[in-house]
Amino acid sequence: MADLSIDVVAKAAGVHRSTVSRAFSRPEAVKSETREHILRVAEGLGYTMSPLAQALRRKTSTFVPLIVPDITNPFFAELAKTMTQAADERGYQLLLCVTNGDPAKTDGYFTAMQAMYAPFGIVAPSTKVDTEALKRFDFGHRVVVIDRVEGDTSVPTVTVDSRRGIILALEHLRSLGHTSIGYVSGISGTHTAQDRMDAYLELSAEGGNSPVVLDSGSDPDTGARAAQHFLEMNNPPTAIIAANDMVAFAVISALGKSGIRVPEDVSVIGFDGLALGARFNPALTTVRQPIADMGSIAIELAEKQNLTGSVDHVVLEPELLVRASTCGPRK
Amino acid sequence: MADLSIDVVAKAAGVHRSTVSRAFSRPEAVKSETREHILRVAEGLGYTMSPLAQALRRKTSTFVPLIVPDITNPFFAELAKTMTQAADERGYQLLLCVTNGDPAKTDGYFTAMQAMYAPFGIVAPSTKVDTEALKRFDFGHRVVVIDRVEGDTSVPTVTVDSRRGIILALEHLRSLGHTSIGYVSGISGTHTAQDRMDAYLELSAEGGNSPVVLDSGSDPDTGARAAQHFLEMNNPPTAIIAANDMVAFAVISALGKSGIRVPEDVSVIGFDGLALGARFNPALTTVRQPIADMGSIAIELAEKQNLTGSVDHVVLEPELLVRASTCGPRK
DNA sequence: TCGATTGCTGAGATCGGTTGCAATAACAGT
DNA sequence: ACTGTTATTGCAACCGATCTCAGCAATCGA
Repeated sequence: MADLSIDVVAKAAGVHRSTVSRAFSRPEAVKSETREHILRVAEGLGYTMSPLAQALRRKTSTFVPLIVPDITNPFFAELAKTMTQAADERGYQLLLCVTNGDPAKTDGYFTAMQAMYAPFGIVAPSTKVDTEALKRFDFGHRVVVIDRVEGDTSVPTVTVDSRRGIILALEHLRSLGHTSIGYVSGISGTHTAQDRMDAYLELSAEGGNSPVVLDSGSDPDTGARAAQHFLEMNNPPTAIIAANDMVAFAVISALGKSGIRVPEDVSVIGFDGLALGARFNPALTTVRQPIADMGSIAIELAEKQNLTGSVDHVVLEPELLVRASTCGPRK
Repeated sequence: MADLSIDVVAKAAGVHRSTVSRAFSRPEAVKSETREHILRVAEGLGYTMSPLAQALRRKTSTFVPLIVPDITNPFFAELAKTMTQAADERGYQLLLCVTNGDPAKTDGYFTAMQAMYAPFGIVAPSTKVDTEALKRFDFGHRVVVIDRVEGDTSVPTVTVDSRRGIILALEHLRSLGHTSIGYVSGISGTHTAQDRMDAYLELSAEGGNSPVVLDSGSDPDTGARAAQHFLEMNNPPTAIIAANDMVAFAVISALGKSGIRVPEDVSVIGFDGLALGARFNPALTTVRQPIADMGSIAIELAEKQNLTGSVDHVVLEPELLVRASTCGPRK
């Protein structure tokens, strides 16, 4: 089991190491008998190539970093899960990098990944992406962002149509009979959050009911504050749209603490479509983002940019996922 | 910004590359003026050493794999989060490896990590650890397991005292006045799950009330089945202990679907202490595992084993976290 | 039959560092 | 001033692959 290098295999197979190398990485360049013999010998020895040495020499590796702010957030966790899959289907190995929102860490990961000869990376930010900062790094030119990027179309992105999602939520709620629909914002600073909020503001007004933003904070207490606000209103809305599932959870939890029941007393709809939502109490009605698709498309875009230099922007369609947290307003 | 190798820095500083190397990795071996000069030059150029090249030559790296079955499970996510932190405080870089419960993938990660010259690794399994399989790999000898390992004390472990946790839960519930306390198992096959269940069975009987295992499945539907079972009983328990928080969520959700309210109709207590529990509806009372401690201790044990060969087994104490999902039984 | 292709394989430099060993400089002690 | 240490630095081999360039044999056309 000890130190298996390419030379060992070469000796065992009676060929030169360059032939072994070719047998693995450029099979058509080796006579098939030779190749098969080498592969057999290698197999027998339990030999695998050193990704380190390969990366060093080739100046390119198969490590693909996925940079997320917080793996504890189920959205990013699901993204990570589906992307790992998508990545190794394409022969890459996903490296999960967690920044905790610290830009310094992000920079650190960038240089590290550069040093690891990662061919490209995926960034799923919690705040607006500073594309200028991105481009200070060579590596920043080989990145795709999961979210929109302000005023700069030179970096590939994949996003979900936020406006469409809000439309789905509003339509659902209205079809249930709601006319007074409140909103709780998610982490501000993100484009998606901003888009959702803007869409709500605009579409809500269009629909004839005046927008009620219960809270627009970005911290973990948003849900609690929104609930507080709700309780203090004379005429609280009969339904609430939460900018994302986690906020929806928090709102429902805080509301429940004060005896307000969902959906009996107020309907709540989330945005994300987390698997976790199915186990919530009540199971959360939500606008589902196609997280798996986002992941695989992000990788495709990255690959494509890397090969052809093309910079694409893909916008995906969300869909309504009706579970148990919404119903008609009480009379 | 282009190709910065050690030779570039050496030339710029007017020294040999070995001196530059030493200036970074063995500072005391270089005259301090020289070293400072080199460091200054390197800094100016924006140079960092290639971890790849270092690992290749040294035959040891700072990559530490954390192998988990499912990052979507908040327990593992929290573990990953705290461990990333703990790891880079000690100069390691945590590499998250997700197996989705596939043993083949686990094997794959092992050989990959071996090839990356990882000094050691951490395994947080969902099922029993096959130590024999572990030891087929060189790398398997440099691993610490977060969970107990059956009959084999040759691999370091860090665990939480399951029995103690169950005691805390039972005590809490009993002090609230409950005498009929049911149980819902988590993923079977894990030691922790088995331990918790055994502890429940034994201690429940000791306490005078007969054990009621609502479900002992291992799939995502455990919660629903448990709820079903609960509903069909003539004399359902007034409180339920769930083997872990996720199951508790599912049980409460399923119960809620049938109009059973927590804690008014039945108290539920979880096991894990996930941050997410605070946002559940109702906020989940639970037995908290010191996840952060588990993570940093795991790394310490790994380091220690690596240095001294010592194989330690650390057992941590859980603590009760009272939130809103438990109260006295209704009269 | 002979030079020109074509197909395979071997040599050896190289990727970016590390490290044992040799060489030189600096410093003590007498 | 001279020798014995000790502190620094340079040299060059090496880690495990890749890849360009040559060499050699087999094949092909005339």
